[in-house]
Amino acid sequence: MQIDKVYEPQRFEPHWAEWWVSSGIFHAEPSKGGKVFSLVIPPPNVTGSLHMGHMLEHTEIDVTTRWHRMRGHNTLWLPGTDHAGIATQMVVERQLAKEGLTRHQLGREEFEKRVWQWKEEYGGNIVRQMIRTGTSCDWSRQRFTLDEGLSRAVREVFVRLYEKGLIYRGQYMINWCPRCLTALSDLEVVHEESQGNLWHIRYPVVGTDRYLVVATTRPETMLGDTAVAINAKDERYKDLHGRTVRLPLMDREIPIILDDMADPEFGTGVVKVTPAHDPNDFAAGQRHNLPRIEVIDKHAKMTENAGRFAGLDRFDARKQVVAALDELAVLDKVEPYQLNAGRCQRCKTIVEPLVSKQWFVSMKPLAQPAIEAVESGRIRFIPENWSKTYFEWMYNIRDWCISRQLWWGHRIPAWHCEECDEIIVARETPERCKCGSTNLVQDPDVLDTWFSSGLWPFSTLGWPEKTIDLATYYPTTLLITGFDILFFWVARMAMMGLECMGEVPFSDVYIHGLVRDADKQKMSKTKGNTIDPLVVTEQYGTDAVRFALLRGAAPGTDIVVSQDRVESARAFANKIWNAARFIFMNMEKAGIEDYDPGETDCCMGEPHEASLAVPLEDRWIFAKLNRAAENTSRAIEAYRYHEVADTLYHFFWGEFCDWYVELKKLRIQEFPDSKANIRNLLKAFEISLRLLHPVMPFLTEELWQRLVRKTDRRPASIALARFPEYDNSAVDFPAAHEMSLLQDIVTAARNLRTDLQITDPKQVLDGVLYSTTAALHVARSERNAIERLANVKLELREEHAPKTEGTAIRSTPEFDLVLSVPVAQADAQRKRLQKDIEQLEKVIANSQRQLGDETFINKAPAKVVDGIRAKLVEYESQLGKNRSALEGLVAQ
RNA sequence: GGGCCUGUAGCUCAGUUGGUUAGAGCGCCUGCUUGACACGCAGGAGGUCACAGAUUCGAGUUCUGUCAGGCCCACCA
Repeated sequence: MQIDKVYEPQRFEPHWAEWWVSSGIFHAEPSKGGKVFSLVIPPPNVTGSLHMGHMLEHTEIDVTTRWHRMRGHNTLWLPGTDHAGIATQMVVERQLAKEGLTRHQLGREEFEKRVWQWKEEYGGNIVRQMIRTGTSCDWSRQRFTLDEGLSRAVREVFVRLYEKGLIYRGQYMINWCPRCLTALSDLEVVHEESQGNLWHIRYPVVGTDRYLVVATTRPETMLGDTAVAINAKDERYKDLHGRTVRLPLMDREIPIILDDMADPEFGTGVVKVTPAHDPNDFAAGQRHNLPRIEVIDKHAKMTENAGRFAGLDRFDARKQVVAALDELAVLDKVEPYQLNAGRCQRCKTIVEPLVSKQWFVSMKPLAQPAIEAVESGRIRFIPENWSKTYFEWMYNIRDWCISRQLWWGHRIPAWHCEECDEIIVARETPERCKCGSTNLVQDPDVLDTWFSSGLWPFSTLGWPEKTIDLATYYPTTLLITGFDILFFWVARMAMMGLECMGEVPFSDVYIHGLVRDADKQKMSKTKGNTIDPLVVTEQYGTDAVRFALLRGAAPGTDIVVSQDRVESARAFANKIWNAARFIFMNMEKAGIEDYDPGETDCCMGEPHEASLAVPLEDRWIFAKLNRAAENTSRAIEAYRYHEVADTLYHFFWGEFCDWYVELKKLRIQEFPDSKANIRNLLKAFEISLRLLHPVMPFLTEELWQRLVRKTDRRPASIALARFPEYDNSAVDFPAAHEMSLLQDIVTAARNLRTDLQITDPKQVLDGVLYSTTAALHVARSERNAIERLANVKLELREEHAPKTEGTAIRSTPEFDLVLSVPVAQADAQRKRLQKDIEQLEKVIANSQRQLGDETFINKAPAKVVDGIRAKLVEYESQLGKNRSALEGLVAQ
């Protein structure tokens, strides 16, 4: 049995990554029965490549999924990708542009072909990256939001909602991106503050010599004004009601209306009304039946209605309108103003509110059940406070504009009759209209990409067919995702799931944090501070990257990744690797080929049952394994991934390597022929590998495959082996106690050596251990181990240390350790004692103060009071010992 | 304008229901090429838990306020 001297994950990770897929070990089988754990991946965009956010998300999902699988649950992690409407269309358009082509030149059909081509060629990129990073998905069930089955689900939902009256079509004001040339939903508009102006313009009141001053941030829209509004309660303008104003530049007479939209407190209290270009004004226009004059078109250019400004870009028009107003001397004043412009999420172009005929989903009826699902706890957010954000959005929900003027996406299943204007919404292409005409044209628009994403948890499982998958794996158990798509995706899945399936799509929603760089900056391509997970994976290994991410992944906090964190995680992986090397080396020496776990592969209690015949370190490590298994499981269940990482790190490094392996070395020297000794070591290591597997899948698979004998009983992969479970019978308190005494004695001796400035670790010191407690028995039975670990030669005495005895003393409640040294290092020792004494005096004073407090004694639970009493006795005894030692030193 | 989160060691963060000398990783200091590992071993220094009050026998932990950051939502021209 040989393994490479250096931990080089690059040498084995790709192999296991491929094998995990080709062997099909992650394939879910509905007929397996038993407890189900199912989860759908938040489908990454096909255009995407894996970034740290994905890596974190996938790692958290993978840890949880592997853990469930190892516990024997019927486990499904369903993977797939999203067609990502605008994003993908943009990518392909850019590619076309390089060839000097536009999509319009190509035509719709050709263009769609090109996008599919692109998808076949490059769309698999992110999937390959996921496979390389070891995500344990069931790749046989991989889905794409635009594939046949999902498209059918989309049509089905659309038709059903339409028939229920929850989808409607109409002329409303929507967000329009003049670059993408499509409508956008409110969520796809991001608001950014920028510095602008507030222009005050005088509108002369017809038939008087007065004028009204309106304030606007967008003077170019005044060309489309069809009224000015004042508040009925505003005394200043009361008498003007019923009159009209003359619109400058356009020379149009428009009415003065009364409306609450005008706030007497704000500006001049007069608002210009442009029903065609502002959402507020649109509503006011409807209230007052005002005409809508469109002065800006879909390209954000001024229309013919803009008179002499026609053809200008909206921003040029703004400048020219202002100049013209200035010339007319109707510009009252200009003041700087902070404005909040909406921009297209994808291309950052300032969106233009336009009136347009679009398809909408009526959201209020869908929101209600989704609200109740969270209120009743059928859906649970972790961390919990995300439910507040969810509620806030749900309560104020507005209808969803779902039609997009794009070519890449789910074509809206509606056909327009060219003869009679009838609209036919149908699952399959209709042949003829009610009127008998066969002249039917399908609606050219496609659906918002999030429409199909909203169906993901059931569409991927075969809905609307009644499949076994659907029956088995819906509702899914858990969703792990980022807060940035809480509304886009999570909320809509909740609504669609409840509407179409009558049941929540998932019961737990774990919202992970944001990945940040070493300077706590959000990672973004534009900032150039991204760390490519594939690059660090190649450099340090997937396991190290996973571990580094998990260590910082406390719920509700952001996750910082940096080179040194990954390095530290790699050091841990390396530690495991080297422990394996030690173990393999000893197997070889003992002539043991491999490890045969025997009948049971998850038994933790066996070595303990053999009781005192079993070496202390074995009894202890199985007890510790037991505890680590318990803590790991509990942390995974609670999505406390940082605790998972921490538990494993401290168990394996601090307990397994630092103490267990060190003691085993001595034991092997002592009993070179004992195979039982090695077997316990192997057993403990094998269990540790299983414990580590969900977090560090590659490394553990590599070692486990080499270590564990291939038998009929043995699963093909460690991923299918049992996760170590907490075993009550393996709780070994005596072993834990004895071991901690051993550790205390060794540590005391090491501390003393440092105090005494014994720099040569090989120098053996003589010493005496005084104890009247269990420490003496441990020292007796484990004398060799203690002496070797601390490099001392001990005499054991069952008595308290005499006051006069030596100066190099370390005292604990259990024992006093005195080392004799040729040359006394009085200074260092004195400093140490003084520091200890100070510290003890402080805690003693504190304990005494508490115990002297009548109310404390009466009110605090007896357990706490007794605890402090007991501690006080210990402190005082230690203080006494330290003081006499210090006196001894001074006397010297 | 509304809502949410954060402030603990030089840095990045843990700290479950208030209870017994506040922890980790990285960095720093000292000493060690110890037959698994220098990606290592053994020791060590470093904190009035942002500030001010309140509740309590007892507060890093609960409440209020202040200050400082960050995020989300919103049609005030």
